[in-house]
Amino acid sequence: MAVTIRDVAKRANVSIATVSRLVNVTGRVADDTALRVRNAIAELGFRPNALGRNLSTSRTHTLGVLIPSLANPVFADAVDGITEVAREHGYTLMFMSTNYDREEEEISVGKVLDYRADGLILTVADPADSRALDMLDRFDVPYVLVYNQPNDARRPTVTVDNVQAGRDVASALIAHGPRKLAVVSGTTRSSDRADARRQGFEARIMEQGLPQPQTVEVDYASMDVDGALADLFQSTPDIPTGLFCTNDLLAMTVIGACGRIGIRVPDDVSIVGFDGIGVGAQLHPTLATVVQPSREMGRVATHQLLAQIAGEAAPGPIILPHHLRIGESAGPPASKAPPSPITHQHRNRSISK
Amino acid sequence: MAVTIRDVAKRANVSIATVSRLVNVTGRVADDTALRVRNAIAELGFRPNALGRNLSTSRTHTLGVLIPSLANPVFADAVDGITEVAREHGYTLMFMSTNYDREEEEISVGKVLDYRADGLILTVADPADSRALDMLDRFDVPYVLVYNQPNDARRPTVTVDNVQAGRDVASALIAHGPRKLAVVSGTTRSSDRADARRQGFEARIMEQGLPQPQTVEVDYASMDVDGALADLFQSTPDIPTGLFCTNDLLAMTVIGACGRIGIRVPDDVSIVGFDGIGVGAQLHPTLATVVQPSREMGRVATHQLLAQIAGEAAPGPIILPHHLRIGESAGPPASKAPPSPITHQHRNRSISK
DNA sequence: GTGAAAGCGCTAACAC
DNA sequence: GTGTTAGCGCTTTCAC
Repeated sequence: MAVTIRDVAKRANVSIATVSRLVNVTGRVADDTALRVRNAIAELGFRPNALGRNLSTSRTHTLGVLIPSLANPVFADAVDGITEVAREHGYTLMFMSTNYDREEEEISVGKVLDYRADGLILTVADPADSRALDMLDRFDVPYVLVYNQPNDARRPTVTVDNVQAGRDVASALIAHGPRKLAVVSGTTRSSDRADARRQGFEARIMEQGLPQPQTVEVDYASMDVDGALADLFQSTPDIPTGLFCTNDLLAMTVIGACGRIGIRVPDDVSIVGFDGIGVGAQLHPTLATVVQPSREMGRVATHQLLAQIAGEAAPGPIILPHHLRIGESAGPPASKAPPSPITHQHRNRSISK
Repeated sequence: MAVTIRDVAKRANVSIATVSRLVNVTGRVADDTALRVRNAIAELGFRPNALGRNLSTSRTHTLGVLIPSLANPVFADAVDGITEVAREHGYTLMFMSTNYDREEEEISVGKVLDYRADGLILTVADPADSRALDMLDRFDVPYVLVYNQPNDARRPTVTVDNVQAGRDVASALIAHGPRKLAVVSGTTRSSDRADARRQGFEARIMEQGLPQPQTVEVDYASMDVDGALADLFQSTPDIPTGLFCTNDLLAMTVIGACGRIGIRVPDDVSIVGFDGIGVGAQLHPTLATVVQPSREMGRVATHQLLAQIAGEAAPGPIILPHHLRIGESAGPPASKAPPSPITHQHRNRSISK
């Protein structure tokens, strides 16, 4: 057995209460006593058992983190931000990923409940219809959503304005020339934000009097885009000249697939992604995209979660600014495009209930 | 307060022992009793408190994961593999990253000890001199190293043959023409494997009677390569024509920096990286690299750790096969290069003590 | 089959 | 300042 507080107490000739007080700085201890206890701790190599403490205090100083997949750097970046803030505050992370599987969401949230994490930062497939979120509400566990599209003003959600960002993409694509647009989206079922982006994109296009863009869905988990591209470039009478892919990973895969079937980017088709993952800027052609402040989203979400744990009321959605990063995949700007609205930054607009 | 086993017992008119037996299938319970208990559980929404159970059994079904950074996809991929296997076996993950800081290694291992994780999968700066590893040994916590260079045959380590891989890179570079070679390495202090790769690389070069390559070190955490490149391309009389970067992220950064200072890749200099991160193949020029089976390494490490936890003896190093992936950044093959030793695969060679 | 009771390692009143 | 003691929620003998 490992060394316990009892062993330390015995060795220092004090009660376990005194040891506890010293370790947790939760009461005064005479200097000479403190010295004896410290020595005992050092000699025995005592490390307080967090299980005992957690059980006793019903606080674990553990935050759950539940994301779809680490394979997408956008989530890895957010987790990096979460890790940073959690560490600063002495919190530990319980990490889980769903691989875009809704059942896994429930299972993982179950674990968060069982292990009594103090709170959870998560991205779900669809917050409007999520048993995982229902569980959290029912068991009254604090949580903060990240990336998800806010559907309920009372739900703490750190994200960007996906609808507006979708509009921005449409504007940019149109400014670059293409008029026949299409969307390659993640399955609506597994990504509410993909859907919001698409909606904004479509709305802007309709406003411009252009025909409604065709949409094809791709499963994020498998990233099987070949069928989707076939639909777009073969069976359609109007072959699209501009493509909005609802995330960068998808855009990269699409660009690769286009290359294989002889469609040139951006000569034959302009492509814009979403997320702003770091490597996008190093691709060829460089990837045009909407940059989300992922690391910062992770940080803000963590701060917000800690505030809730500390007793503050849950805020509504917190919308962080996004911006367009125009890369070569969007093609050259059309001649009569306006001078330079190419980089477009939104103000930090925080919507509270 | 949450629902406890006591509440369930009361409601079902049984003792808490019976509830425990039913929940854990650890003893027989009469059918009708079982029914009553099950109903009580459902009605109350009871979820067994893992803290209580863990304290009582001194098993947490939690594995620690400690890596340098999630910003490098090579680690994210490994974590994905770990997550997969951990989930299959009902284990939970405690995630930590060090950002290449050795002090963080100790702090994180301390947390692993405090929380009584059943074991730990980790990558350290240098296993030959690691207080983090010492702590694990002293407290007798099972662990498996990943990516690290085995320095002690008794240490469970899942990795590739970094030295041989370094040799392979040298051979490939030479076959592609360059004769003036150099290494851009992570700081030896923060990456033992970078050092092993460099050693293999140098050894091969010396064998060929070529001059010893110059080596410049770059801090992985900051990735500040500009100074390193200046050293290489300005102050040297012999400007290198072939560069081995000890990881892909570094190689990508170097390629970017080369572009900015007017050095063309691969026309002026051939570049080979290490890791085989997925995006490498989509860069321009595509990145030549040594592919490590990261996901699989994560999986194997987890299986190995679980075996240790189950009581099996710790194995020695487990070496997984790597292979070269020649990309455009290595330049066109020299005319008199041998026909096709371009892809080079090693057999799975497991070294046991 | 089932229950009573003794822990697991710790914290937090409460007394002195 | 320090010690005693009653839990925190669970598992696990040991009787019956």
